[in-house]
Amino acid sequence: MKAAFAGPLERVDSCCYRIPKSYRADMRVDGLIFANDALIESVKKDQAPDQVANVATLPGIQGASLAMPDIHWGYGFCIGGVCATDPAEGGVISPGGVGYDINCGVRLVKTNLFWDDVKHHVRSLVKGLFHTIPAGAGRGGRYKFDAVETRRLMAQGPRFVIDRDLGVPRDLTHTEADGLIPDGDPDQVSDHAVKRGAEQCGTLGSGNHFLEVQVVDSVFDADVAKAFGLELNQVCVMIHSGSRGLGYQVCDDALAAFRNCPAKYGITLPDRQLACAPAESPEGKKYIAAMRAAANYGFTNRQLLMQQAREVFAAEFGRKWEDLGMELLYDVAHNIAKLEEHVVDGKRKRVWVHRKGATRAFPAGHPELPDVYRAVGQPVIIPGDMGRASWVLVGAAGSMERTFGSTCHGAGRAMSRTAAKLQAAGRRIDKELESKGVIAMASSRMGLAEEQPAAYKNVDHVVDVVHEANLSRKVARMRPVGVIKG
DNA sequence: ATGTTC
Repeated sequence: MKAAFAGPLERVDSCCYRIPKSYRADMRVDGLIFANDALIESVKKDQAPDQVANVATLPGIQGASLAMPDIHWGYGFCIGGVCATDPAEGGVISPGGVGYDINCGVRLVKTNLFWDDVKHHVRSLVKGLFHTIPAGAGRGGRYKFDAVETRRLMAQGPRFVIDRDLGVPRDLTHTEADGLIPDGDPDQVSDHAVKRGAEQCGTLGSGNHFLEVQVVDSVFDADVAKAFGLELNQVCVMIHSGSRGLGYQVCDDALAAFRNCPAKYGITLPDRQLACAPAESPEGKKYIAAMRAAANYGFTNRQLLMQQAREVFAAEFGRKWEDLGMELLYDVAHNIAKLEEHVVDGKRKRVWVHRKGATRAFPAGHPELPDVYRAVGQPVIIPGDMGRASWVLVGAAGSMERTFGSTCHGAGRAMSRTAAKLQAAGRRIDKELESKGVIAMASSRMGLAEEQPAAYKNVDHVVDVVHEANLSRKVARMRPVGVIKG
């Protein structure tokens, strides 16, 4: 067990705590952790708050070093962290602030089916999904691309596969950034990374990645739910995956390339894992170009996962996926750094917003939102755990005022993987889930143990905080009925 | 998260 946080946590309001910059001489800004009085107790138990303070020392950081209520310890930066840096003030870019899984994210696919239509098909659907969609570490899939095609895929994003009839053009407008982060450069991605990615597009991966069949079990905002096309008892498919070995390798390559940057650019770091370079330095620019290309691979991976799920549903119900209403609600990235315009201390600035386990949550009216959602706000997709719930929220105005347009990304771990495995010894997690009405298939028993519901905080409590803080508002709660995992 | 310690 890691040591508990020993520094000050001042209560700002009912859903926010502050680590004042006076805590340490090297902090340039405050740390702010969004949590209520109950959640902050679990937050204090590990060193994630120390990581929030560490991030507050980075050159060019703006506003505050931020953390969402699903905060937990990660590589250098905590997971659930948000940090914005101004390149005009020597602001840095840091691979640890994005995460190893570049453009890990989640998409929600709607259907026109209801629970009564699906309840006798769940076991068959889960089997079909499990045998169609490759899952597990290192697994390749049915879509194989050579190096040239993989680089083209990174330059074009999901459009590359949609042009090959693996989806439809309207999938793009329902993906963050229209499924294409501009100015990605596949030539900045190493041959090694490309090779790892060439066979893995359209595969789920392992760890917390999943594909779930879910049912809308509560609607909290009827108007927004209607605008999103969601209603009570409707069946949806949620997909959580990232950029697989390709993104991992891009991160690893960048960490190696950044090793001497702190000395070269005169940056003092409290933790070597915060390796970073000025965003406008040659090293910074190279990572940004490669990270953007890897992000486009991540969107494409989820596009191919969705397409396979559409095929499985079509086969199960003997109807085309279009006739089953399998439309994409939205796809969001929760591990990424993006250049965005924000108002800081009354001044409009272009800043590098690092979201590591945090979701963009732009409110109604934001110019970057697609036409379909500009009047209502961005759909925010929040995966929970495989036994309890996941959520659809909508971006709210408070995010622009307090968190650089960001909200939480999930439930957040409450138990280490090791602790979860110990807890699961002698138990059958799949049987326990089945007794609660969830059919789960996983390629690894151990994986299922590490991901058991009790390993996570209750996502409802996390969502309560971001709702109350007005970072994003509750729209609908989904309960899982079928799960496939790596 | 990850060819889960190239």
